[in-house]
Amino acid sequence: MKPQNCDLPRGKLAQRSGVNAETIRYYEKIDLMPEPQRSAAGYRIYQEHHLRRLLFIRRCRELGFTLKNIRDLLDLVDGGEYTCAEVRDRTASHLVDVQAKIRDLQRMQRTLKTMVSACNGGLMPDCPIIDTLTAN
Amino acid sequence: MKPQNCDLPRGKLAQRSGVNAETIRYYEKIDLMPEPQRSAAGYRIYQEHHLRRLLFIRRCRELGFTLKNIRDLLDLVDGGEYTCAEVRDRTASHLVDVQAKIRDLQRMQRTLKTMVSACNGGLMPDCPIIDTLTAN
DNA sequence: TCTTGACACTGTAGTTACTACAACCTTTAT
DNA sequence: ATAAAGGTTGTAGTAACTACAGTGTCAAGA
Repeated sequence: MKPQNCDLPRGKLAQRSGVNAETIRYYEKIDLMPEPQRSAAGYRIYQEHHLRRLLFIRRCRELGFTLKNIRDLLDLVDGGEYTCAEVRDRTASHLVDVQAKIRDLQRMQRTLKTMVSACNGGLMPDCPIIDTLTAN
Repeated sequence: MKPQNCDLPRGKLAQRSGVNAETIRYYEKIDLMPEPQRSAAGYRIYQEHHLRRLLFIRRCRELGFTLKNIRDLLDLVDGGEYTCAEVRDRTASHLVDVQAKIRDLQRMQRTLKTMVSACNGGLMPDCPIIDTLTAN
């Protein structure tokens, strides 16, 4: 089931991950992505694990996490010297964040669904989008 | 049930909305927030509806929407000249986005929960955070 | 084999979305 | 009355990209 041992150049990695090629270089510069191997001519050569890491970063960004948040999560993966209690605490706090985001999105989802179906009828109700996320 | 007809200065609005006071000014500059009334001395005076709009913007940002996305959604509220079909299409496309985000977050939630409980036992499993969001 | 077009390399400059600061003015609290 | 707190503006700095200029490499076709 392993998707081959790829050897991707930067452009291909960009394409497959949906992350801009320049952004990949930027992530490398700020140490969010590890330096890949280089070909004889100095070209970056990426592997499967780079792709997975990049996809993870992209999704996290799309979900509103900052690079700092992501670095924090990835540090757990990269296996620094963390005690179990530290890992549990960081993870638990991210979990609280994630659950709050899910609630907000579900609220928004309900509103948008209502709007779509109200609109099908040919008339818009007094547009309630804003109300969606303003409640605590 | 209406929370009084407030008259908030910028600092209070910042405090209640959780949006930085300078950011409020920035949103005004880029026409994401409407220009509020001014006091005789030139101080901005905000109303309840400004607070609601700002809360909406903040939440959307935290959920990974760009200002462009948000402007797009708010345009629906602000009632430009959109046909019903346009409104339905824009709304439906946002809905697809939102649902994808929810799925991603739920996947992440499951992983984080697993990690927290695995960690309770005193040993970390082979940290699977990245796998969470890398599947299509 | 030569060449041409696509892609890679680096450094640097520009964009988006804030965030902070300086210099000044107003309101509130003692 | 006056000091502290908070408002005003314009401008400059930061985070997270994104694009570009100038150069080098590689693969495919004439």
